[in-house]
Amino acid sequence: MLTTPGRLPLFAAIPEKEAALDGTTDKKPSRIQMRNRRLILDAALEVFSQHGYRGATLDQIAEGAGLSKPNILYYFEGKEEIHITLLNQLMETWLDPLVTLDPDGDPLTEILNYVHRKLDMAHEFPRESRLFAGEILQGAPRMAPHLQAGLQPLFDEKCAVIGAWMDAGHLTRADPRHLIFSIWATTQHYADFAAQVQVLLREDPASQAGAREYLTALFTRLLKP
Amino acid sequence: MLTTPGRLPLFAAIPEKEAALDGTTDKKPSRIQMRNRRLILDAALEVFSQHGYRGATLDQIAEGAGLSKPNILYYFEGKEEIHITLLNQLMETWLDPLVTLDPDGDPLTEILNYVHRKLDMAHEFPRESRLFAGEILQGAPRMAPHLQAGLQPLFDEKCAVIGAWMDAGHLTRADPRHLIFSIWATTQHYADFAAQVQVLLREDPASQAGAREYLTALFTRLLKP
DNA sequence: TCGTGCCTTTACCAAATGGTAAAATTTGCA
DNA sequence: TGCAAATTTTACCATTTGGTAAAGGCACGA
Repeated sequence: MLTTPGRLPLFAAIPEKEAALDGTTDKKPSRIQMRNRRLILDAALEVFSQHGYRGATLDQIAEGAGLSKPNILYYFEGKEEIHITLLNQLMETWLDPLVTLDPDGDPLTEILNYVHRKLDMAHEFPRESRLFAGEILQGAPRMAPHLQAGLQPLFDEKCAVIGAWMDAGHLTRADPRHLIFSIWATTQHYADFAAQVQVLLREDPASQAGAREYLTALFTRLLKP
Repeated sequence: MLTTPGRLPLFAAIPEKEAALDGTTDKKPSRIQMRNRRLILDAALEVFSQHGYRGATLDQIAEGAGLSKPNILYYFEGKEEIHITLLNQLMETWLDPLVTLDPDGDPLTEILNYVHRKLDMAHEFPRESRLFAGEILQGAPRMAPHLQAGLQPLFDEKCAVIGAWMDAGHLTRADPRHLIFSIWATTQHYADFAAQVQVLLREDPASQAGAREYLTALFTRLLKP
């Protein structure tokens, strides 16, 4: 049981409606704005994660949010802005476990903690995982800059950390880049391919425990010197 | 270098235009039918794998195939039939490596061979991998029966084989179901998340070799007694 | 109480989309 | 070669989709 937030922080920098000429920032959003933007983004997450960008419709989002379509467009400039907003918010949450990986901690513990946090996130936020997966699957048309600017430096940094651990003999040598890929792949698999996993794994409740145990063993045996 | 076919068998049971009243089967398809159906399915694979079912359009498929839209509909009853045909064909190819897993072979060799074949397929048929991934991601609306009828028995059977190997002490004990999941996840990751992998892994050509080496080590250390 | 600014609805629209009808063309073969 | 069957094109259509205009409702401070 890790300290995962009860809910994703489903709103970030609010809007950017057009900064006033003199640079005055927008007024703080009203309570109603907060509520409706959140309703919209939550409905949009559901729809986008299930149908992909092009397959999602504003009508579906509107219905899911319990608002009219023009009302949706009162809060967002268009379909694309909603999608991008979701992706921006997601990025932060998604990267957090990797950010947390501590160079001064015990190497194996740190890695296993990372695995566990990713697995917990897959179980807690499957829609977010699928939204991300769908975007990458389609070639990351709206996220390439984020990957380049946000993910890549972090990825390189943490690869260096892991590499240093291996150099110091604290972990068995293995390519840190592929190690991270395999952690992402195995943990997110339970969210992204849930439809398949559910068919093949009849037991529902204990499945999380089984996955956790298995992945712990997998990465422990790989890395323990 | 495994024996992967140079191309997917991109056509299966041809059509089922409506069996004649007396049960006579349809005549064998003309050369032109073969060519055009293949053109259409190939274009459709590209479009569906990139945009998902709802995001794909017949116009895109038609353009990709170099045919007019009504001409497409001369060969297929509609968008859905094209999609289903692709999925049907894919299933066979996709399951093949698992079918091949030999209960009488050397356990570790068999598993590693399976890993390598799956990895090769991810590199050779990334579009097929993404088509499959997209379908599952969206909840397998058009493939649930296939999963249930085709995949599940095979999955259970091979889990039993692997379990028996472990019982006999030929492999370290681990949950065979999660083992298979992790093989699928790690290998398909290179196709499904190629957009991300490419950004993070600057070296293109040798990446396949790196993945292969890493995954070999990962599963060897997990399973070698 | 009134009005002002925020919010919501009604009524649209142009483009895109899956699909059809039927005429025109090409193909294969007797 | 001639002609029936197979194939392709042209011209449509109804629905859906993202988006807009503008009128109405609502809340709340003066």
